[in-house]
Amino acid sequence: MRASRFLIATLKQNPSDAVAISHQLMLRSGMVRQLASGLYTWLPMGLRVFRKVEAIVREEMDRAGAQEVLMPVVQPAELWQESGRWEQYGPELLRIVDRHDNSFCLGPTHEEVITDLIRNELKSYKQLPANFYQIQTKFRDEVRPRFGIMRAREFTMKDAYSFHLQQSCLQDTYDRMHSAYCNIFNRIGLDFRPVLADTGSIGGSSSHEFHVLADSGEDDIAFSTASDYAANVELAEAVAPAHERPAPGQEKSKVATPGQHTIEDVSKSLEVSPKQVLKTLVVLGEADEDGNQGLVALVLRGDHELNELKAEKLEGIASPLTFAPEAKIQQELGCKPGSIGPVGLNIPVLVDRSAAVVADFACGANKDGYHFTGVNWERDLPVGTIADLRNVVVGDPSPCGQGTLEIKRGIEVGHIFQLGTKYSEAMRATVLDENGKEQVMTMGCYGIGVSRVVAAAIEQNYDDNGIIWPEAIAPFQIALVPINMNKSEAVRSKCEELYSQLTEAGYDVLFMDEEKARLGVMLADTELMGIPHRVVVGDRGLEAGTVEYKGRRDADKQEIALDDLFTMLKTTIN
RNA sequence: CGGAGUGUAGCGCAGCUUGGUAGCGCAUCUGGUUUGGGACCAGAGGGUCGGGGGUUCGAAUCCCUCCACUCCGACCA
Repeated sequence: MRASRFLIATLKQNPSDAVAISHQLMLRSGMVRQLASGLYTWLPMGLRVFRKVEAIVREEMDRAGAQEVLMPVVQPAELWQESGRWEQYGPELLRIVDRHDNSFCLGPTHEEVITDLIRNELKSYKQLPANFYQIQTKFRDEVRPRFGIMRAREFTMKDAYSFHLQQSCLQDTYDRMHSAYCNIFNRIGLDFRPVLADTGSIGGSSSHEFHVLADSGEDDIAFSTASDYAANVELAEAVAPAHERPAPGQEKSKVATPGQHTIEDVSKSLEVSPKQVLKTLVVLGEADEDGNQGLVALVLRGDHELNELKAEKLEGIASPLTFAPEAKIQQELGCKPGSIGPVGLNIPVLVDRSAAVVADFACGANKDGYHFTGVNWERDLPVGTIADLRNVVVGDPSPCGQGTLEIKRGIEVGHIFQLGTKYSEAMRATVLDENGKEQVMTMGCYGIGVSRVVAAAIEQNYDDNGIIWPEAIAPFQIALVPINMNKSEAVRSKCEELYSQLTEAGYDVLFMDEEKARLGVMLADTELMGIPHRVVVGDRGLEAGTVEYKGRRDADKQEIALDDLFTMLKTTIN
């Protein structure tokens, strides 16, 4: 492609609205433009990247045996009423009315449409399993669109839906999708992790999110240093400590700690590590028949954080997790929240696994202004119920048994899960089995945020000069930059020659052929746009029979003999 | 939806307190000089000052109102 015939819409200044790196760089490099909140136009440069991601996704889906379809963005309300989601979905679902006063919505996802299609088209178990996918624009009226393309309202998603009779069959397709996703993100060249995810309200037995690791990610991902294990921190199990609780070494005593309510205060004034201080959080219990809710105490090590998701799943604890109001604590326990401890508490006490193996600990004395020190489980109080209550921290042993945990931020770019029969049941999607009996199909569903992948790739690959595209999705592979082409016939003809040779050899080349472009501007632009390889041609080099090459990540440029250029590119690219 | 903020040329901003018919840098166009990392000189074009209403002889500026966008929070198959 010749730059003179291609929209290079780079910006010198950063648009003031953009906060996220990918948002800034996509605007500056001329990949996208904002039309309205959460709505973006893809410019030619950005679209090339988008299409490359799309192509990889399509190839791998096809290879994994899925069939492509294309379903409408606009969907009739009836289908959503049938599945029950017309009521459930809330304002994120953009509803519209046509001229005949019929209700529709803009599809945020396509379970209803595909289920409707399949119930009409598939009649026999012999047609199963089946897996259909589409790459389509979706619309979610996000409360707050942000980070540019990362969380836009209109976005492009690849979603696939599979249909089965047996769970084992669903599992099989699920596994196949899992490995297809790994292939996709590997091919794109991203540092990612498939992580165990919460199946949430959807239910089902298994769910994985695919996260691109990047500091700007919105989720915390815990993963093993020694195995493939990775899980959302929300879900990662904090395994029981391997060591036994040490024997008591101190006597229990009550000390005055006036005005000290936080772990930090207490550990400082008592001169003990926060690990030796136990904190006690009080939450509401499950309501009894009369709707009364008691209190439940949760005991954690001072340096640990409560995992609310884990806690609310435990028996006897209200879901959603609700912290007890201060007045209720005062009334029932006789002290403020900052002075509570497990000693002598007359409400159910749940103790975190790690907290249960601490000896000689400090804790609140259930009396304002006092703490106990030298407290020991069993000697001074019963251990109560032990449970996994906390978020894992860096260095925890991995639940898989190998290595320790590391935690990084992740951007969710894919999600696969087993839907079960939620939609097929509600919408009566059935086929006849071997015995001629009607059976509800069980479903799986598998999404990839195509547009988000583009943004995530930038969040993971950039420097001060701009984007550093992974080879496989770069808008162009090679930038061909002439120096003083309008003055030097030698440069011009060599560039033209190289341009056609490189193009012929199958490379995506951007020839910076603007007559009046200055070198500095061209170099800065090609770096901003993230083109992985750069070949600069000038008189000085040509006289010596060389051109200059620099990889986007390289610190220095190098002189390459013209004769060696193609062999060198061949070994460098791919 | 709660809190905060911003709307002035394509982009980044000043002007608003104290009303007097709009300015700077970049970009664009023309001519010239330059040219190995974001050139220089001279000239030119481009603005219903987010919309509506009000106060005033006069409003970018003061008042009312609506809208859009951004950030923080809540939310997020």
